[in-house]
Amino acid sequence: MSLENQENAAPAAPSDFIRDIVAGHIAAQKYPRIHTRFPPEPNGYLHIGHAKSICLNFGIAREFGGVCNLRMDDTNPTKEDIEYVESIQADVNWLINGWADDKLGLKGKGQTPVAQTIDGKTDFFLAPTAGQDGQPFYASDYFDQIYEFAVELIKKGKAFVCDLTPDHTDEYRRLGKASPFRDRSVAENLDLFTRMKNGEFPDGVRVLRAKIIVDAPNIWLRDPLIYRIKHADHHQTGKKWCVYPMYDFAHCLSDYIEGITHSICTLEFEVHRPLYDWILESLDLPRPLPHQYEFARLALGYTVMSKRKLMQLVDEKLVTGWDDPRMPTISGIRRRGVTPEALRNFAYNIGITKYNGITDVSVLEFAIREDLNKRSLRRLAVLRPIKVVITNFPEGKIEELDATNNPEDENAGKRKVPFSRELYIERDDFAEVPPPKYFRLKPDGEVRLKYAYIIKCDEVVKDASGNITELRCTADLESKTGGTTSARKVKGTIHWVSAAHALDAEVRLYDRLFTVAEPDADGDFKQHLNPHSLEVITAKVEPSLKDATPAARYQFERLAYFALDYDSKPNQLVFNRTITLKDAWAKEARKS
RNA sequence: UGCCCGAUGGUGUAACGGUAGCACAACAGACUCUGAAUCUGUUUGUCAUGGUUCAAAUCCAUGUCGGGCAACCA
Repeated sequence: MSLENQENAAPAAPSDFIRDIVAGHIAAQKYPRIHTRFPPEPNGYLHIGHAKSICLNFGIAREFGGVCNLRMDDTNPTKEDIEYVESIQADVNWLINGWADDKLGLKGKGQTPVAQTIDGKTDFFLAPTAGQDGQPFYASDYFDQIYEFAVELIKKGKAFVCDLTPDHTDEYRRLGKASPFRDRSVAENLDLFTRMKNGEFPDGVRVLRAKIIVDAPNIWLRDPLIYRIKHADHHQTGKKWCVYPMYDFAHCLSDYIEGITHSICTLEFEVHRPLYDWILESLDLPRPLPHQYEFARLALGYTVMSKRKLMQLVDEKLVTGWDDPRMPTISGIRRRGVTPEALRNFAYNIGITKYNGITDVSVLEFAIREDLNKRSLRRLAVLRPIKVVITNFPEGKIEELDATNNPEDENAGKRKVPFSRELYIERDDFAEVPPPKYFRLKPDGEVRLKYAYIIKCDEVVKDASGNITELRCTADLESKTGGTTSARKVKGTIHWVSAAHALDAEVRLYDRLFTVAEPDADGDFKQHLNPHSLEVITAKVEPSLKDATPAARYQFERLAYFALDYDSKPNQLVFNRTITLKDAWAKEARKS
């Protein structure tokens, strides 16, 4: 490959408004190191929208010589679970492996923030360590420090314990009225907050609130809640706490503790940014403060993205689980057979903006096909078989024909495919009454059997009810690759398998989960579920597929891309259809 | 309703006061032992109205439309 070609082949470095900001900070040497983070709440499985965020945060770390921490944002024990923690780790690792895994910031086993004094101020810091036993960061690792920061805020007269009921709190905030408890003394606040921590009060009777501006135009500045009482076991900290910090309080401080420079989140947090800044600024912290930047979350056509809705699909058994190949979850997409490279290319292609649009699924599908076309091993498989007998081919004779594994990759080599007198071809590849421009097999018509002979259909055999049971054909025995008539032009080439040699395989044909582009546009997304989103069939596949591996990707020629499912067993193959090949004929056929 | 944010072909994005470009999709054709891939070509766009300027997608004003927030969720 020439140098010029290499340059052309190298994908342009992504550019967007956030990377522009980071690049500006690099140029100005604002930070010694760029540090981002990916902070999911472990209350569900990661989906393709998270993939966009992962690619952004790790991509920035990658492009600017930084680090990206994986952090569980686990401040609400009643909604979170260890199952989600584990799936999140697996999904992130899968997506960044070989690409940005060396940028993944983890913490050493059992590590907690280090208390230090800088300029006479107490400070907490936890640096990432790239170690073998590295594990994710957890906001819950900082509960002690976050509690200390809350006490500090009280001492500064910037937070107070409020006894208003939830309803009254809402009402006062809506009206911009000060809580009657707003002017409690520091001593009383300290005492009450300590007793909250000690579990002296039941859930909901008191909260800690930041004292900011009771009638600020931005609701999030109207003395927002920063701590609530929850007598709940936490998946990481167990029974240690009965007060938990709210997102706004925990998040900015977690960012600070980890030395995050760029805290990137989605648009709905834009109005929280003044609070993010207020908390950090109010604490008089000695190190540089992180800053929050927001971008538009991903919306994709023909699917739903909210964790609530995805959980509904799982809970109501509308899909088989979080990793059902029809789900837009990372685990579902992975199980379907999509590679991390394809997902990353997709994320790159859609860009980063503040505009809330709906990305067409065709953009995802293109990324998947582009990737699979380059890497997949070609195989012959017949999904809906119809028997073909080559009447001039000797009974019992078996020929081993050469077949190309991947025309896009010479190194993939060749394999042998057995050919014999009785074959299966695709039912769709024969038409007794062919539509216009049909150039597959038809009565008295010729077609090329891929890698084998040109055959002609002489006779259509039917059963009593008129169903076609068999096609009797003759082959041009000189037309095989290398043969004297091999160069003969026949318009159609079709795939086939030898009946005696073919293996049965379960094939799961997946289609989009919803029938409309915007399933949740009218409120009831479930009424738009696609009843044909999964069809399970038994296909006839070429014998070499008995050695199929989960890591490989296959293209069943002229049909679609497939990947081995984890339900597959040595003598019981199960393939998932990742995505069909583009089908220009389907379009043509629709016209007439 | 209040506050915040946004608006460029069908869709997603670029252009950072100076030729509106890219990708997907669509359409037409070439090639083809995959109706795939590849290649060639085509169609379609700056929300509106004013203003600033030699020059506006870009700056300003107003309006319109869309999204978000107003949880003891994140």
